[in-house]
Amino acid sequence: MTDPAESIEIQNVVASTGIGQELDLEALAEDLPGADFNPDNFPGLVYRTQEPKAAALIFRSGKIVCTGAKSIDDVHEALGIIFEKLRGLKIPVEDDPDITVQNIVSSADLGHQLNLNALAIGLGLEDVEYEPEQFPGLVYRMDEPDVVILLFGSGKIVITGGKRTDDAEEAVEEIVDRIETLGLLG
Amino acid sequence: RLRTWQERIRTQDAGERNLQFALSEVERMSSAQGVPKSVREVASMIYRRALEEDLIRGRSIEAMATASLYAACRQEGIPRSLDDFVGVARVERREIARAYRYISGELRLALKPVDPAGHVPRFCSELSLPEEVKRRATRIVDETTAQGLHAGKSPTGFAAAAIYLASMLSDEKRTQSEIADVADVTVVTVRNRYKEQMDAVELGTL
DNA sequence: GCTTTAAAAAGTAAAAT
DNA sequence: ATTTTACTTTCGAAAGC
Repeated sequence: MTDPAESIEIQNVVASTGIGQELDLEALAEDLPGADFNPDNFPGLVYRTQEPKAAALIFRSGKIVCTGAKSIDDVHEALGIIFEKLRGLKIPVEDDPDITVQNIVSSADLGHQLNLNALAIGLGLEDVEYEPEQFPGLVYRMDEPDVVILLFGSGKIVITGGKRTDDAEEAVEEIVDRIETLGLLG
Repeated sequence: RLRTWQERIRTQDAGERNLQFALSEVERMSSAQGVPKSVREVASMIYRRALEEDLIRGRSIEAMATASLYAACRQEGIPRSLDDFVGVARVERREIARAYRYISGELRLALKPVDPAGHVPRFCSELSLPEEVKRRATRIVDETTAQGLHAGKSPTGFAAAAIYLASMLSDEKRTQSEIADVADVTVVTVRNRYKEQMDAVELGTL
C-alpha cells in the first residue's frame, strides 16, 4: 500500500517579508507594469509573477506578503524577482530581507474512502466541525502539529495552518494513525 | 399604569430589551417554520446560556437568535435545514452559519451530524406520499447511509433522492422537479444522488 | 469583523451552450 | 442535458476602517 505521506503535495505557501523602506504605492503602480492598486478597496498593491507563479501584496510600509507559490523555494524566487524589480526602479531594498513562511497548504490522499459521520464521532465532536449542508469536508483541528485538516469522503485531504514542511507530514501520519485506531480507514 | 409601564421601559437595561427582542425573533421564525413549542423553549434556553457565557456581546442578536433556533432543532431532532431559516431571518446565511458554529462550539453542544432520514417524513407529507413510500425511502436512506454513501452530501438532497427512488418503486411517482422543490435543492442534485443510491442498494430487498 | 491574495478538497447552484 | 463558472470551508500575513 502506498504511503499517504508520499502523496503530499504543497499547493500554496504564504510568506511575509519587508524591504525596510517606505513606498509610494501610487508611483509604484505607474512604474510596475501589471500592478493592481485600488487603495479605496485594499491598501496593498497587487503584483503577480509568472515564473514562478505567485502573487505579492506590497504595502506602503514596505512589508510584502507573497502567496500562491507552490514551494518555499518558489516563494524566495518570486520575492527575489520582486526585490530586483524594485531595485531596478531605484528603490533601496535590504540586501537579504528575512522571509517568514506563515502558512503552507498541502493536499494528500489517504487512499481509502472515509465515512465522515463515523469519523466525526470517533475523532470527537469537540475537535470536529462537519456540516455537509454547508461544506462537504470534515474540519479537524489537530493540536500536534498545530494544523487544520479538511477530510473528504473520497479520502482526499487538505492540511493547512502549518508553517513547516514537516507539519503536513506529521499531520498525515497522525491522522492516519487515529483513523486506523478507530478502525475507520478502508 | 401608563407611567409605570414607561418607567419600566426606561429603566430596563439594554440587555433585557435585547433578550426580549431575541426571544421574539425566535418566536417569529419558529412560527414561520412551524417549529414546535418545546423546541422554541430549547432555543430560548440555548440563547440564554449564550448570554450567560457572554457569547452575544459584539455580535448580531438576530444571527445568534437564529443560530440558537437552528441548534435547538438539531438537538431535538427536528429536521430543518439552516436554509429554512435563512428565508425568514433578517441576516445573511453566512452570518447565521458563523454564529451557529460559535454557539455550538462554545456551549459544547456536541451535536451529531444531521441524519438525512430525518427529512424524509416531512418531505413525504408535503408531497402527499403514502406511508409505504415513506418507509421505503427511509429504508433506502438507512441502507446507503450505513455504507457511508452520504459522506459530504447534502442531507436534504440525499433524502430527496431516496424519496424519488422510493416513489418510483411504489408506483406513486413524483417528478424530480416536484421533489426538488419541496426539498429546496435542484433537480440535478436529486438526479445525481438517486443514481448513486440506485447502484448502492439491492432493489429486490426494498 | 471586513477588505485582498492563492490554493486544494467535493458538493451544489446557476448560467451558458 | 452537459459544460463552465462560481461559491461554500480551512489558513496566514499585510494596513486601516
